[in-house]
Amino acid sequence: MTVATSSPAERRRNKIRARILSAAESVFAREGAEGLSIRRLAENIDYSPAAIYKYFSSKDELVDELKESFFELILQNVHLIADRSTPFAGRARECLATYIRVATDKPYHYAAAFAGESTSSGPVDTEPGFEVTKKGQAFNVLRNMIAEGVETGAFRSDIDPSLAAKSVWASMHGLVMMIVHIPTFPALKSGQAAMAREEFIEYHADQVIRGMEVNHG
Amino acid sequence: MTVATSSPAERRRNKIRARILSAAESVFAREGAEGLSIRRLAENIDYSPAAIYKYFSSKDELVDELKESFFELILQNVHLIADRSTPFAGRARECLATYIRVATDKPYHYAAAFAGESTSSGPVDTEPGFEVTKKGQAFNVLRNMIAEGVETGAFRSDIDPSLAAKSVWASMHGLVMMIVHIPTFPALKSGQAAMAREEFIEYHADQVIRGMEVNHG
DNA sequence: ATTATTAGTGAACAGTGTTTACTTTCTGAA
DNA sequence: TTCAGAAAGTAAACACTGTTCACTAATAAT
Repeated sequence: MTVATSSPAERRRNKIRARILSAAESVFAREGAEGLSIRRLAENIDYSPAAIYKYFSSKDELVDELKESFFELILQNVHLIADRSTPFAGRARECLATYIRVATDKPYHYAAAFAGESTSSGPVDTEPGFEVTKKGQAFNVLRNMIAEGVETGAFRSDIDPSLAAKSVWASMHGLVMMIVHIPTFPALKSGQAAMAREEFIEYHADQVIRGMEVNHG
Repeated sequence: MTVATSSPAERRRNKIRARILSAAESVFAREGAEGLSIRRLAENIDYSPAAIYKYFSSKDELVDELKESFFELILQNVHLIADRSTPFAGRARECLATYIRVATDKPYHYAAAFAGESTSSGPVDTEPGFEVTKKGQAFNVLRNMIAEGVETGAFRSDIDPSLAAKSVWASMHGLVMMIVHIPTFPALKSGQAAMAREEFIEYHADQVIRGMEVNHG
């Protein structure tokens, strides 16, 4: 095969495709999937609505690309923390907190990345595609980190990393969704405690990790 | 004021209103908010689409009622467990597990109950409406239970119930959303462990509670 | 019995994603 | 360079959506 298949036509095509995605990205970040209409998008890039269908077979497919590249952003950020050779305690917590921070930074992206799962192609369970998914990779980072914690004796020895990773992931996912859906979340009325978001993210990550730590009372 | 204001006309009106809600409920439970169209609904109950607007000012308002009465169902079930005078350990876990079980029983309801929050009336933060909300009441049950745990010495004494309740709620919310969005959730490919949903719910609730327990090593 | 209120409707408005038939533009080979 | 064929781009329509408006029919109140 040829080294780099890129005819001038093909490059121009990719450029326009990228321009569509870029325009879609900025609208989607601000207003989500419902605010992003094909007609509005077409107007933004000075094309007819039908033209977009020469580059994307459906709106869903277009949005899917936005979601995937967003989860790559999460993955990159988490990787940055996970790979750093710093003390395990603290690193683990920062890893979880980073996931939440980056995720809540683009609420619509994160919510959409999970919302369209059940109907569209499900990258879960035994389907072989999962580990290739950015989401799947992020999960693996988490599982490996927990495994490290068990091996080094920071976490209880009876913990199954694959199982615990799912539980921890769910807990992280929960806080993200709370913040996404209820923008003022950490500050519920409930009595005295109204904590800043940043602080609360750390608090939550801490509590989740404590659930795995060995009892050193 | 009169004791019970119910003219025959008014009763007939409420009956039709209930019939609309009932028809909406069954469609919504199966297909969610997007599957529930005013036209379809109108056809189901043999009215014109416009007629529905004599009973509900918008589709959102109609769906809001479905969501609220659903969260009342959750609240009732959780109350049933929380009030029972059984040993605290176990009761706390069952309380969390029940929330997840009932919530995942009607995935569309639960997801919608949180999805529409940011734009519509926000029952959060210092807004005084929150504690009247079913959601707010459910939160209070959780907070009180944690407070009980701290008082009885089951949980660490440095735990602020209001704060911890938010963290725990987020963790519960997370697993529900995971199951809702990824129907096969607990069983990801990831190595050996593929646990049944029921088992995993208990496992998760357990891990979350462990994060609050006092170290008795 | 007459008036006023409410229940109910058909048709339209302004949107949406998508498809189809059509024209224009560009590319690759004779 | 010419010419067939593919690709890019479009206007118009289809089948939906939630919602509103002017209107009629039925009911309740005076």
